[in-house]
Order: sequence, then structure tokens, then C-alpha cells
Amino acid sequence: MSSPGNEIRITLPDGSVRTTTRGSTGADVAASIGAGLAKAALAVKVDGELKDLDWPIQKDAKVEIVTRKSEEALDLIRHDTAHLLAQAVQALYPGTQVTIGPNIEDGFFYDFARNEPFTPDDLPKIEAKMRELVAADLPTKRTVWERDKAVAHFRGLGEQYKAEIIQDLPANEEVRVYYHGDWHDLCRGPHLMSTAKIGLGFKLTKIAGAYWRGDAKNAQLQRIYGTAWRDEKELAAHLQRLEEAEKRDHRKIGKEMHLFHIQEEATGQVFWHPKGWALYRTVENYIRRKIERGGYNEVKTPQLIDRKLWEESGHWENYRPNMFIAEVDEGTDHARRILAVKPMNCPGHVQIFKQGLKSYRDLPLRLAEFGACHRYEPSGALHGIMRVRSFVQDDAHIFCTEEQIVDETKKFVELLTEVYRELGFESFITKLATRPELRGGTEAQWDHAETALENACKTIGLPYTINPGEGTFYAPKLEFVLRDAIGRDWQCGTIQLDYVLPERLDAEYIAEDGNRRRPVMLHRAIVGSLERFIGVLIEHHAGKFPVWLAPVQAVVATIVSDADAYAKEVTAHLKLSGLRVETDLRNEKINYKVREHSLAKVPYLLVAGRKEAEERTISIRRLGSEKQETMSLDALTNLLIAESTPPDLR
RNA sequence: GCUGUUGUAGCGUAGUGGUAGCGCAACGCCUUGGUAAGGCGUAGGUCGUGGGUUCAAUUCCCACCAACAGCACCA
Repeated sequence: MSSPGNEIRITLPDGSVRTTTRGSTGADVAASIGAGLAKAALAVKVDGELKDLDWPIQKDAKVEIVTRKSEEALDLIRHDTAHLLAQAVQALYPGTQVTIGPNIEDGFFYDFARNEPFTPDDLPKIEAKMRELVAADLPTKRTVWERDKAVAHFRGLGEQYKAEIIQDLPANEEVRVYYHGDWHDLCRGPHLMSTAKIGLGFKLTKIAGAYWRGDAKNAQLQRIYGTAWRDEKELAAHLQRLEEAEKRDHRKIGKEMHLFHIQEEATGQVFWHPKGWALYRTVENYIRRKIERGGYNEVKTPQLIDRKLWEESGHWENYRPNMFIAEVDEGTDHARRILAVKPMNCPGHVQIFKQGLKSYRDLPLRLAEFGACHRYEPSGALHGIMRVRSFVQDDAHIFCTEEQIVDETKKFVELLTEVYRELGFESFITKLATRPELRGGTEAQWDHAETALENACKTIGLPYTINPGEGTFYAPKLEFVLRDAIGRDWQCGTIQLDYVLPERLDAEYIAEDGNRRRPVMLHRAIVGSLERFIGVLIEHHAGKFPVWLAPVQAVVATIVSDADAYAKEVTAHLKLSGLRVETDLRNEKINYKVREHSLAKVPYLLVAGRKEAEERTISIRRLGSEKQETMSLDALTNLLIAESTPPDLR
């Protein structure tokens, strides 16, 4: 229903309708509503699409004026700030080529090609230039170019990357070039109407190398990251959040709480200290109970396995660069034997499966292992205990029939959800990684496998997103992702459907009809690597673990030395109940002890003074509370036992 | 692996071409104090490793190792 002639009908978000001339802009509409709105307007949404404020509206449409308060404002501001960054960089460092500058979470980046490296000292200079450009209030102007002319123009300026981008634009897409003052850049838009609209809520945060088009085979560009907000107050709040996140860093807390360390002579491997190992074992034993009850059989397979098996499994061909190789002299004829330290547990589990003929009645057969795996990870990938070269997976392989896939997947996802919940993770992300370009197996197998994973998510009501083309070459997979304190995502759990390995390693079972069949193999892990998971756990709780996980669950601290004997007795008593308790008899004041153990994040401080020793009681103070509570030794023991009981045993 | 930055006592840090300070922790002495740092004192460092320049290197240069941030890779 279009209006006649030069009139068009504009529908505003409140449902009201206005008539205006064809070709009116968002700015016109805003002005017609009020001067305040006209001033506040940043852009306009026409039928749901973000447009420049001076975009002529040609037909009846729903129109919404976007202001600083709108949700879209941040995206607009960030994108304009990216342009501002590029403009500042080219002003300060002539000859620098611009490439792309998209928005990311909390900000933006822009990739530049320049022979000289940027240094951290450059950031304040660039930032100052950006502020200058904001103050100059440079007007934005949108122009549309003919494609060949644009390519020639940018090439003439020495902007090879931009020229390449224009050439690769879809044929039906308009080539738009935006001017901010004299400076111009290829861009789809929309943009704010002037640099002043950006405001000063931005900050450049870091410099890094990044490959052109994300491919390590291409040239490496220099990326400058920034964050941008509606105003300086929002920026300050964001920086504050980052600081808070840093305090949760598992590497920092791991050191402070004496959980583990890593040193040069064993990079990418963890030295677990007594306290960290207590935490580790608590998690491991918990998982062990969960899988035992889930119908798994725990096994243990060798660390060093002959090259021959890895050749059969395909690892020698596909995974060799990541494998640690051991070579031994067999003694005679200089015969060398080559073994590989296992990077995965699957081939070992297939060997166990193959011992003795299996019947369909044996399936599903679930073999689990806390398997220590070694992988030679690139040095730049190492990160605390989250990404290491030696780690233990809560690994298991389910050998089953085609028909059992859906049920087994469902059971696994239920188990995983329960474990995450019991360990304190109410929210996690699930991704379904589907068939990649390079893949084995038939289309029917892939259809079946992907559907099975999808059905499992649906039947238990687990929300998931599709991660297209990210499956492994042999299988689609579900990925379970936990987020760390600094906003980084870590894939922990996974389940993958594998048709290839049973084939390569010749696993089979006797089916109901008496024929030999290949089992399907489900590779699955709940926490993934114990090391990584504990890292996530540390950051998730910021070191303030629930009592059952806490490395030290309580400290008995004395006020006067007269209470020493009683304090020792209390500690011994609690230890007999299986609690992790320490005694602090030091010649320090109680204030000092309270402070120290609070900072050490001990959940319970048990204070013993003369009074408690006489009355055989204890004064307790919980971490995070200033309240004191005095109770009998028996009551205390019961309380601590209750709180330290793992969630699955309650 | 790539780009950039960094590497000083257990931890956190200052500093300089003339062989190193501070805070916390540790240890000793005094203090026995009722819920977030009591006082005084002592000890601890071949300044990541190896070369080079220099009369002299922790400081300047080179190489290597490691850590950190991002990229790429991944549990």
C-alpha cells in the first residue's frame, strides 16, 4: 500500500504514522519529531535496516531513530572508532595500508600493513590523534563509486589490500566510499554523521600480529585493538571489569594459593603442589564415581606405543607433528625401535575392545580412562594450565551399534549437564560442529550422525548453535564450551561420532544375524582435560571454592598458646573425618590470622582461644562473613562433613 | 610456529655503564593479644642463559630459552 505521488508514509515505533515527502532522510524525520531527538540522532533504522542519517527514504517504511541510548549505538560507535583509528594511523604513519576493521565483543580492531612495527608507545600517540579528529568534528559523506574506478583508485594510492577487497565484493553490491573530512575509506556503512558524534569513550588496548584473511600462509599484518563505549564513564566501567577479571586469572591464583607451578625445563607441563593436587584428585574421584554409575568400565593403557599402531590408526600420517617420539636401542644390530608417546587414548581402547570376540550383547561397551596424553602444541598456544603439552583427559570410548547412537548420545549429554551443574556451571554453550569440506564416510552416515547429535540436544532441551564445517574429518561433534574470567571460551566437553577408526583398526562384533559388523565409536569427554577444567574452575570460583573442592577446607587458629594442645586435638579429630584441615599456632594476633586465611580463601576459620579450650567448643568464621558463631566440636564436625560431601554423595 | 612486549630474592616490584634497593613472606627476639597487617632485628640475589662491545656490563649489541598479548592451531 504505497502512498501516491511524492508522499510516503512513515511508521514510528510507537505505531504513529507520519506523512512526509519521498526522499526524506532519517535526520528530517527526527527533526520533525523534535529538536532534542534531532540532536541525539546517530543513525536510522528503516524497515529494520540500519542506515545513515542522511539516507533518502524512498518508500513507505517503518522508521526508528537510533540514538546513543539505543542498543545499536555501541556497534555504530565502535565501527566509527575503527575508522577513526585508521584515519589517525594514516595521518601519523603515511604509507601504511589499511585492510579491514570490524567490530568485536566490547570493541573493534583494525589491521594494517606497514613495514615498521607499531610499538606500545605508539598507542597513546594514535589515541591523541583520534581525539584531535573527534574535536575537529569532521563531517561524514557517503559516495558510491564505479567498481573498476574504485579498484584503480585504491591501487593508485598503494592500497593493495583495499583494491583486493573491492574486487572480491559480490557483483550486486554497491561500492561505497565514506569520507570523514578529507580522509576516505571503502565501507558498507552506516556511519555517524561526523567524527564528533563518536565521543571520547574509547581506548586503544593492544597490538598484535594477525594474518591477512586469517590464514597463516598469508602475510602477517599488524592489528590494533581498541574498546569503545557510549561515553567515558562506560569506558571506565569496562576497564574496571577487565581489572576484576585479571584478579581471577588461574595463573595468578594458582601461584597465590600454592596450587601448581610451571617452569622452563618442562614447558607446557604442570608441577602440581600438594594443595593443587588435592583439588585435582577431588575432581578426578568425583568424575570417576559419575562414570562408574554411568555404566563405564575404567581401564588404563600404555604411554608408549610402537609406531606401527600409530601408522595403522592414521595418527602417524595425520598427527605426526604433534607427537612426542621416543627412540630406543634394541641392543642388537643397532636396531632402533620407534615409539610414540600417546597423544590420544582411542587406539589403546580399540586394542582392549579387540581382545576376545565381541557380541552385539556386549554393546554398548563403554571404556573410560583418565588417560595422560602428550601433544607437542605450538609454543604460542601454551596458556597456564589451560593449554598444555601434557594433560589427562576424562576420556571414554563407547563402542555401539548404529541404532544405539541416539540413546548413547542422549545419556552422555545428560551426564555432562549434571556434572557441570554439580561443579557449579549453570551455563555453558553447546555447539554442533557439522561436516567439514574434507571428510571420510558416506553422506548417509553424516546425515545420520548429525541428526543423532541434534536429536540428543532436542530431547533433553539443550540449546545449541551450529558450528558449520568444524567437525573432524571422521565425525561431527558436539562441543561444550565454558567461558573463563577474561571472556575467553574453552572447549571442555565433546562427543564425536567415529566411523573411521573402527575400520582402520579393524574392530568388529558379531551381530544378531551372525554376521561380523563394525561398531560405531563415540569419543567423549566431559571435562575434557583435567588441567584445563581445573583452570576454568579456579577462574569460575575466583579461588573461593565450595568446601568440597577447597584445597584447605578449614584452618584451626589459636588466640593464645594455652590453646595449642586443644587446637591440635581439634585438627586431628577433623582430619580423621577426612577433612583437609591445617593448624595455625603461630605467635601472631588473631587479626593477623583472620586476614591471612581470608586472603588465602580458606572457607572456614576455626578459632580456638582459652574459652573454647575450656568449654571444648570452637568459634567459626566463614569466608566472606564477619559473623562469629560458637559451637560444640561435634556440631562443628557434622557441619563440616555435610558441607564437604561431594554433591553426588549428598 | 608468526608479530610485538617482557625476564632483578619464594611472591610483588625500583634502579643504574663503576658488580643492586623496597614491600610482603621466611628466620630470631620481644609481645599471649578475641576476629582483616603488634614491635625490633637477621638472612636471602653469579639481575633468564650464552656470546660480544668496553678499563668496567644487571644496564649497550647479538643469539638462544621462557613468559605475556594477539594471530594461527586445539582438550
